[in-house]
Amino acid sequence: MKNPIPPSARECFNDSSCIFSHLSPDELTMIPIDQDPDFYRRGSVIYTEGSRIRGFYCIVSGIIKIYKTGFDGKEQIIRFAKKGDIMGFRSTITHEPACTTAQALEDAYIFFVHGDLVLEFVKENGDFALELLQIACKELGEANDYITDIAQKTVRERLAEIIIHLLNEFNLDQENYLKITLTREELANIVGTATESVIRLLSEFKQDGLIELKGRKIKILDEKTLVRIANLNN
Amino acid sequence: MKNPIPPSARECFNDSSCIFSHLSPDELTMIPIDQDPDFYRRGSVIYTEGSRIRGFYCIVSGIIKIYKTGFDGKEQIIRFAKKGDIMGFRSTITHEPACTTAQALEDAYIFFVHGDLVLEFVKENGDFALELLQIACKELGEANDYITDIAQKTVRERLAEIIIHLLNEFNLDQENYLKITLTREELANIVGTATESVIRLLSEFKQDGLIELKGRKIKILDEKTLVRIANLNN
DNA sequence: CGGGAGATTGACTGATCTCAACCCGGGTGG
DNA sequence: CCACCCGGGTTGAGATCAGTCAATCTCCCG
Repeated sequence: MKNPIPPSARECFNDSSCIFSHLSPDELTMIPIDQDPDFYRRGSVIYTEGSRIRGFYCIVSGIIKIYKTGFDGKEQIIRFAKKGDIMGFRSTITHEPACTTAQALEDAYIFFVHGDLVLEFVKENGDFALELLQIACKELGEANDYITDIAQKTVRERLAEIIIHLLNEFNLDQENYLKITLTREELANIVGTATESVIRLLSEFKQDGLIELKGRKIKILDEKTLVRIANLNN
Repeated sequence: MKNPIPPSARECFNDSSCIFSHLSPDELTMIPIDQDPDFYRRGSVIYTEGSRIRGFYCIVSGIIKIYKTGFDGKEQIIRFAKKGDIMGFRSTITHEPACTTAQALEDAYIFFVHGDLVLEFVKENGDFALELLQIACKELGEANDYITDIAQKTVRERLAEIIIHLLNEFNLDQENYLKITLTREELANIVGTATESVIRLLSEFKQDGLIELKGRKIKILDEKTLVRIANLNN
């Protein structure tokens, strides 16, 4: 095992970006927060579309891809989750089976909080409820944008947009490459296109001096032009 | 004015499908519920993308289309709202400007509830908060489905799906036509395609005996085949 | 009767998808 | 140590779905 020292969930829960930072000290004691989070090796699945979810998964470290499987088995990546994000709240709240699958893109530590506990927090702690509502509403707004983009923009525009989006969400590593690395197929499954189209467009962007490619790593050379190609207003 | 007797908001608020039915009697008294709801003539806009929203709009009667305007000015219809539904909660909760425009498809009565009040209910009334969360989560699940559909299905499949969806959401009138009537352009703006494509596919469906058309009204003759065309699992 | 919005149809175009071949690097087993 | 395999990445050619443009039609309304 690569990482013999699991990161602390407590530290994660204290960060203001984490929903659980809005719990009262009393409420926090109800969570076995000093237990180690669960470890998921790169590639392993946290939960599967159609399964019952019994609580919140809070990401302590790592990156998770969350996707739906379409009619013909093709993945559609809906979003990514990273440190401080929660997964599975939709199903927990609605008591429906999961509508997505969550899979670790890199080794990850995830802390599970039981649903009964969460529902109690929602009912008893207005701040927590409001915070959770805000998370849901934020995702909803993003989903609406996504719908409009996929419906109206060309593949080229969407790919440029996704690159910018990944930059904003995951930033750069020490060498100025995007910190998240995806296969061409995964990129295609975000953009909603064929793998070959992504490959062709990426090399086009490279030709035009907008990006640099090193295997799966992407370096952004000309953010401004990418933004223009993407027709981003925001 | 067509309808001289505005429908009662109180009646709407009592219906269990309405979020405000989860308020306590005390809380209900904080809302001027016996005032007449606002009237919006067919075609008029309730709020516009980018504007500040100061509370919840609760539909008492009528049908509203909620859409985003894409880069080139093309509408993308995100959803419809009808009696008992609420609009504007995303912006109210997140304090962001509206990300959609809401426009009345038919004459409508809408009751406005001030945001401060709603936020107070969320904080003080756990059931209300949970109910609101469920609404947001339901929409989120639908949005995710929508994303996958638009990204992966053909226009033909999506059009069939939308017809079935409109059937489930709005049912039939006395003559077995879909109760909601949309222009071809609006249909195109749901499906995410060109008006002409919708027209061609509709007449194809008609040729194949799946639907019957009478102006803007659509009668479904062969739901089963439409469902099959749409590749619906649910 | 004229005007305008929406609906329809045809012809054309082109962005993307599909299919198929091939490459490349890493890991494995003999 | 080498041949092989396999997953991902690339490239090319051809097919096609669906978008655009333009002309025409049909109502409906003032």
